Amino acid sequence: MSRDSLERGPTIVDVARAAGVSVSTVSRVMRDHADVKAATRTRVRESIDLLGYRPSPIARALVSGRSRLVTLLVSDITNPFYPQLAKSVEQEAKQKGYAVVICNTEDRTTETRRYVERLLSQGLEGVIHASVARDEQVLLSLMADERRIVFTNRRPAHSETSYVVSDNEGGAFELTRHLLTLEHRRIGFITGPKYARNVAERMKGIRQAMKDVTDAELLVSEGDFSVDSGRRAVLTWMRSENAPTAVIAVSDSVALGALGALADCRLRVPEDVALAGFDGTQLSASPLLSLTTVDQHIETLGRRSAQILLEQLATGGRFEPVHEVLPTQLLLRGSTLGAAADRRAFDLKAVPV
Amino acid sequence: MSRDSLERGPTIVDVARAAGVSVSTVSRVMRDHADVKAATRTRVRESIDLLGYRPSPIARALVSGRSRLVTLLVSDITNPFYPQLAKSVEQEAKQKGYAVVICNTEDRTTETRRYVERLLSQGLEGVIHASVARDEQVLLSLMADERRIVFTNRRPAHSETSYVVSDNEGGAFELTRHLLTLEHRRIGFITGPKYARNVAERMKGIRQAMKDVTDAELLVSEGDFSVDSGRRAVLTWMRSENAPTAVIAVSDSVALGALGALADCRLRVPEDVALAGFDGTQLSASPLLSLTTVDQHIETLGRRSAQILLEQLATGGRFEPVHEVLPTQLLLRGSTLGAAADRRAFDLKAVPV
DNA sequence: GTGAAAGCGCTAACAT
DNA sequence: ATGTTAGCGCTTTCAC
Repeated sequence: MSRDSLERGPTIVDVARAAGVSVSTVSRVMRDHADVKAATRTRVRESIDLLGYRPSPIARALVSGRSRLVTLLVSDITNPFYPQLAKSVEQEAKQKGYAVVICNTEDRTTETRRYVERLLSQGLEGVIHASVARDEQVLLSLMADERRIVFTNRRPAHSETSYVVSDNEGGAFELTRHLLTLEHRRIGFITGPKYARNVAERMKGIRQAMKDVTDAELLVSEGDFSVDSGRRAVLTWMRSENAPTAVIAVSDSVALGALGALADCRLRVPEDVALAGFDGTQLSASPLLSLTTVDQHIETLGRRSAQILLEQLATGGRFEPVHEVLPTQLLLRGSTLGAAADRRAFDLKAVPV
Repeated sequence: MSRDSLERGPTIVDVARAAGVSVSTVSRVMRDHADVKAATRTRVRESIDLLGYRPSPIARALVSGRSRLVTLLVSDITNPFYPQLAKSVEQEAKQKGYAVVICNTEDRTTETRRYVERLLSQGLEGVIHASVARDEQVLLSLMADERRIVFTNRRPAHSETSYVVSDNEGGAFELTRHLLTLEHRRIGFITGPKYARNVAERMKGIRQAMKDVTDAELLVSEGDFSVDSGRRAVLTWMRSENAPTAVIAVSDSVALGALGALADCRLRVPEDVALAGFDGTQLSASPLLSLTTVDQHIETLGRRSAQILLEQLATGGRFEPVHEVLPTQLLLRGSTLGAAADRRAFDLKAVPV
């Protein structure tokens, strides 16, 4: 290694010498700690500025066990939902002096274990898990302390750990009501795998809405959150005898696959089949999709989970897990309302030339 | 902080004691260093396994200046190109024991500076910059050593630093030839900002292809890589007198915006206007877009840049920057070829039910 | 071939 | 209010 090129700047000792005080005094000033005479403080501050001293987080980490490193666990960063989430998590963390390492778990417990173990030995302080699956226990035991974990997007199944999630059930309920209002009676739901609790919650909301309508029928196709699972579900349904007239995809990303398949089948949306997604990603807003969806306020989800984690990390004393369920918002667009809605959206967003 | 819960495992001292040797010997064994008698080595190894000893990267970092941390700088993680890139970078790095911190620069030099400074004080070893803009010099001087940097996607303008990029010019040339072959004579190009060198290269390829065709005309609309810039460009053109019959977007993401605007204008693609993107993202493959594009082999770009950086980090001695220009591949799809191509794509990908 | 000892840059008792 | 000192867990001369 080019050791030489690693710019080792001035150390705390240099500052102490320059200010004519001891290192502990400098250390105290650095952390706004205890009582330091105003005059001394000023003198130290001057030396710090003069030398351009910046404390070494590595040395700090060694002695304090703190690294200012947190990780964001997601099942698949190429699903548009996660980059949006990651961006807001990162913004919040950056502001508080933390760096965020993003990891793809692919919903595999071994990946979670491997990654967290490695980062832990690098001094990882906390984790935001946006895709908890069967790795919940592993993560809990690796991190040892509940306050070092926040779940988001998917609610944990077995612990009282903090979480910030959307009101999946309410959002799905509202969406389904919307479809029922439009006279749809055979509704298809393309789910994700069962270990994702948000899927179950959305399913519950859908059933809840449908149970009031006696002649309503629910078709379920189990997918895996992939774009292609949306595609496959639609193709299978459309070949069958009683295809649904409306389809709810478990995510916007899955809806994209479904929409593609409908296009391939030469079916018009929403005239032949209505379609709705879930998430409220930027993608769903494209006039090309004009996708009715349930907005999760992804940025809020990300920001809040980062805030909560960093607070928990900073706070000693009794620990009370935070459980937040944020309201969703139904976004009505052309994929269920048709051209009228499309036009409206277009007119409103009159283009600034 | 809950100091107690930080599982401080066995240290090198424990291992030394258990094996009845000194810490230096254990250290040597850990790094397969120098000469250690086979018997001793075995004994030490046994103690290591027995105690489940794992060296502390933090302590290592303190003494050696190494952190096993690299960063990937991107302009905007919500542009689908970057998550795909990030994923492959991360996979490669993970395998080699490195963690990747992803940062959004938003093409702002101040962001690059702030982030890299912070990470540097955390022991950052290297950076892959996928969106170099006006921050090239800043980055170079911050990192101090060229071997700690690899550029990808956009080629650096002022330095001999290593890079892995696509043959932007060749890809754009080939794409434009394709459009010319289809008898398009008025072609619009939605660019990105001028500081991105890949934009200039693509422009060059386009001009190169058009200069052989006397009656061909190029319209340029300067965008900013945002989806909305694609939208705005199309709307402006379509209101004008001589709208292009074919549009090339600087990225798939921009093409998405353009496609949306075309839909809003009730223009059929490709019958009224042909459209092509650049990147070869997963998005472009959706039957909904069926977007003709130039495949950059994003995964290769990511993997190679990680490989090169980690090699450079590991190698001492003379340093020879690596410059790789990877070939692109023209992906012909419905957005330029029409329904025929659509159908074909569909038939080929017969769905496994 | 192996060990002793001196740090890396900082924090946190414990003194004064 | 400030200084002294002992480490944090490891690497790395320099002896033996």
